[in-house]
Amino acid sequence: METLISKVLDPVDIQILDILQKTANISNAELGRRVNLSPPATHARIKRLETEGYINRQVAILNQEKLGFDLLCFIFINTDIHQAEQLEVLEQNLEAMTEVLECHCLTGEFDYLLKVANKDRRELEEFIRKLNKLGISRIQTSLVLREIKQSTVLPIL
Amino acid sequence: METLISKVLDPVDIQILDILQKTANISNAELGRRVNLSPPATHARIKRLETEGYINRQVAILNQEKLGFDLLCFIFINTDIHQAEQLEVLEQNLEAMTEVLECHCLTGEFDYLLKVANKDRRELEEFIRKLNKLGISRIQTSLVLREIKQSTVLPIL
DNA sequence: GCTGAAAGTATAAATTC
DNA sequence: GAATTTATACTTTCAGC
Repeated sequence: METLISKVLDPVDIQILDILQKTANISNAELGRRVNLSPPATHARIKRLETEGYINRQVAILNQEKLGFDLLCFIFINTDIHQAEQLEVLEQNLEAMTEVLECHCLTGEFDYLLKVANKDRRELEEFIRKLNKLGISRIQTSLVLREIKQSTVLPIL
Repeated sequence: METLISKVLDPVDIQILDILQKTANISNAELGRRVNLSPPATHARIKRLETEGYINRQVAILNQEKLGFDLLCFIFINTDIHQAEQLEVLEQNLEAMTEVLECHCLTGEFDYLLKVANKDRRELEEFIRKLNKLGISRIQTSLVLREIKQSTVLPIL
């Protein structure tokens, strides 16, 4: 069974996407060499992949530890809000909090899962206090003891 | 109270890191303009930030949806392994699985939290079957219904 | 850290396959 | 229709200051 991808992306596109999602700071010439294409052809493909929305953005991944974010945690929350508009507000508030790296709406016991970065216990406490003002009925916090894997690489190959 | 960061990174460094963690595909010249520095000075700072390990890497963030990864989920697992060496093997296996985007060792009810990307129900089932062969005593899966926020930006400002 | 020049890249246009 | 080569503008990067 073939997926939708193959209808619009050929193997070279996939190769380019895979190289870029692992290291984006690579020259066109080098990328072209790896996929056996001239620099202009490579460049045109990247542009196409960008405009067609396959590449969202390019970012630098910073070193959490060196920047003092010792307290990564996952926070599971339930809300007692049921009105759609108020839920919208809650979600906008969660999104706007810079400590919140990720927020997912989940199936299962909890409504939302947050991934939160804080520098120390004091900051985390302050963050949870802010959370409690947003209409949260239940919070459960799990600290990250150790990172085993942290990646943004999708298995497209 | 001041953190350790300010002893080695000045405000311009922080500014550069913050711009790059939001958009890495920006020219030196443009970056220099934004932080009021000449291109060579900007470049030298980036190189320093890289060699000193503040910048881990630069990556392209791909569009999960467009690439067919409809089934993002969080999987909570417990293991019945207690020997250090065998745990090491388990962790190496988890890390090696390309569907596993993240793996964290956690406090609380579960030992590990996995963030997993799959294309469909069939792939997910296969993944869970693979997991079960690694010495897992308990698995709980939560599907992501909706992404409210997905970011790699640390609140360094 | 700045300025200015040399080397290296990205990108557009013209050409070929 | 897509890739290559050629040509140009732009950026990075190395001196000297």
